[in-house]
Amino acid sequence: MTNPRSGCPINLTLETLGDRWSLIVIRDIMFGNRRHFRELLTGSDERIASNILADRLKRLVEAGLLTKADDPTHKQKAVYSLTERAIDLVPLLVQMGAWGRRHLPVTHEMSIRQELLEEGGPTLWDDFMDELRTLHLGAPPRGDSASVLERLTTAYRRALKQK
Amino acid sequence: MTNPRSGCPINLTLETLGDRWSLIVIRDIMFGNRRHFRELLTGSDERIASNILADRLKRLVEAGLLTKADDPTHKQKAVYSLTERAIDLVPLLVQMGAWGRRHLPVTHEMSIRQELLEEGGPTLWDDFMDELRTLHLGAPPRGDSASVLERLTTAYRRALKQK
DNA sequence: GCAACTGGTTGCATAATACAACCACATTGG
DNA sequence: CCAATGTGGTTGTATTATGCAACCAGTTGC
Repeated sequence: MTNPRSGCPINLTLETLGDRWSLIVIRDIMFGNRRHFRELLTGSDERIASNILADRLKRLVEAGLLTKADDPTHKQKAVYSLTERAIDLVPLLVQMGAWGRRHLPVTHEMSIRQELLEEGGPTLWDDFMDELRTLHLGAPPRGDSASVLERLTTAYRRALKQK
Repeated sequence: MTNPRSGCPINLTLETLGDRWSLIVIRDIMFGNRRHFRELLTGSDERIASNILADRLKRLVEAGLLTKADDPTHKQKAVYSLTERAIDLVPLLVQMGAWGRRHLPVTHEMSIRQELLEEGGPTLWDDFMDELRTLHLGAPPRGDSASVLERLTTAYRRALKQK
């Protein structure tokens, strides 16, 4: 953002993340733990195009929301990680999901994780954020009882099977 | 949204509001109490183009976020009002502003209202939402001590003068 | 009668997005 | 060694969205 339209917090957030794909990419890295290009390209229902994905990853790295690193297991593989700035989007993403669940035609299986996050409230969000810090920033694990991400993923997979 | 890309709550919210202008329009109606086309066109720093504004107003009405009504004082005037669905965006907008304030180069005078909303917490948001309901939906006033919108506006004007 | 105000529309240029095909290099299995 | 598959993308083209400036017809106040 070289020339922001204004210094309003809402506007600046919109200029950074206000498009149809950026938050989808972050959602998939955050909740799906997809760390590679191909996983992000083929993993989700929304079917992002490869050039758009490449562009968004580049922009998000430039905006300080992601970092890109080499994967030691494969010379061509790149690993994308969330930064603290992106982890700090958790409450915003939860609110987005909550509003969507209240007002838009969501499907059950895509809402189950959202439902759990809403029920858990800010305490659970904080646990989740801490977990993301160990997963993406290499922070020391806080030795929590059960992984939030695992709980979300298990519930999601169960809902998928029921379908 | 005739063909949603997926039934994910976050995605559906993004398909509804994920562009650079929709939430700016809602922000101005909500926090600036701008109810007419011209007020929305010329009132804010971001300088929206008239065709974009017209298009967004139309879409937001279609999406059930705004209603359009005739203004009795002027045959050509249209009054735009928030629906319950839009009022329900308050927590999301607060989170957006909070994130922007933490991570982006916001200006003081455009952050002051955001700051007050963050300090006030969910209790204040609820008061504000109730106030919006009386203002936009004609709900009976809840007889609150001081209008939240007034408090926000006063603080904003004071910050503007100091500049 | 006329200037200012009302909510827009129109035309054109540029930018973003979508879709499909393609690519060079790396790794794996036989 | 070789072929199949996996890797992160790029390229080309078509469509759609956005941005900008000019314009417009009806309404109101004086």
